[in-house]
Amino acid sequence: MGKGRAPCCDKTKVKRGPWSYDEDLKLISFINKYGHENWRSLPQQAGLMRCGKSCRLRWINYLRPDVKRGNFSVEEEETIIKLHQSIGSKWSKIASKLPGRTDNEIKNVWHTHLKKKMSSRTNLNADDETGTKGSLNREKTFQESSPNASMSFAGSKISSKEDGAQIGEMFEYIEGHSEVTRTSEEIDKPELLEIPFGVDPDHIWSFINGYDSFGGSKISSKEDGAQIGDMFEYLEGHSEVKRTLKEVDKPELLEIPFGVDPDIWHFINGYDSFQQPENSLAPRDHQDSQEDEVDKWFKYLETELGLEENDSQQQQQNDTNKESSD
DNA sequence: AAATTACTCAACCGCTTGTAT
DNA sequence: GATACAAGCGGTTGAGTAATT
Repeated sequence: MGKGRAPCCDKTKVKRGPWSYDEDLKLISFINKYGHENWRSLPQQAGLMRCGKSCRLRWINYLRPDVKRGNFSVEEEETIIKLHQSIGSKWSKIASKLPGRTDNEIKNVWHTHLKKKMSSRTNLNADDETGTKGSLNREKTFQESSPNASMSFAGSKISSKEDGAQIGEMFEYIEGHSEVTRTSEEIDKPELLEIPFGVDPDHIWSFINGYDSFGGSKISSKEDGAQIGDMFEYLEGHSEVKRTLKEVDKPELLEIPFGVDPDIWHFINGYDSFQQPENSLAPRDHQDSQEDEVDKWFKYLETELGLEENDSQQQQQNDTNKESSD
């Protein structure tokens, strides 16, 4: 045998690049029937012109039934950050602590969001220490420290100015009737009003007008969100808002754009509803039979891969052909 | 509307590790 | 213990897309 490592496959004879629906289906149905005891021989047995490594990667990172898709929750992100701090870039180890997440996905999230988030946190702390309080990077800090909220916000297609107008007007009203000063003027996003993220509702209240009687626990649930909703409704109905903004220079700030959807409370609460897309492979009811699970999974895959539509199109085509031949 | 820039993420590459012989 | 092979792992790339100019 020659020097060096033998290549895993003949690269001139294997297909590379993105996987087609057909290839995905072949791989899925093969593994579903026979499993994946030997990745090297699998492509040939499954009728795929792919390298075994490529098949393994495709299965593990994308086609596996227990792969969790969709945005990472704040909890998941925090877990990644903590684990990365303690064990470094051991992505598979980190992935083992996050059920349904792949090392590849975690690695991507780290490089695209969390790394920046960490550096901005560091910058923020450094700024705080020097007394500048990081005001220049507020908008950036929010986007990076709450990518989930940010993504969900974008994903929810908040575009209706009519919907947001009420809240926008409310904020304008608050500003016009109180001593609230927009620190966002410090940055180049004057349309943003800053609200501390994760503070007590009464702190938020203080933030806006110092209203004292709005007590309560930490914002951690939709109920809390609703409570805050009531608070804003109250605000709209009152004409004497004369309190001072106190909490502006808190380290964690959530910036709420004007024109935001009234569903702002989900925004504040981390958008639970968006973390688990309707068609995602959410943790399943243990009472479901395995067979049902497989069926569901295939249905899901068909939908995801657009095969359902293709099937119906094909059926339609068949019907048309049948009609014309008749 | 077009061009440019930034971002995301699936996929690839090559090295390391584990296991069978 | 040495060797060969398969799987696992982490770094990197590049195509596609979104955002910005």
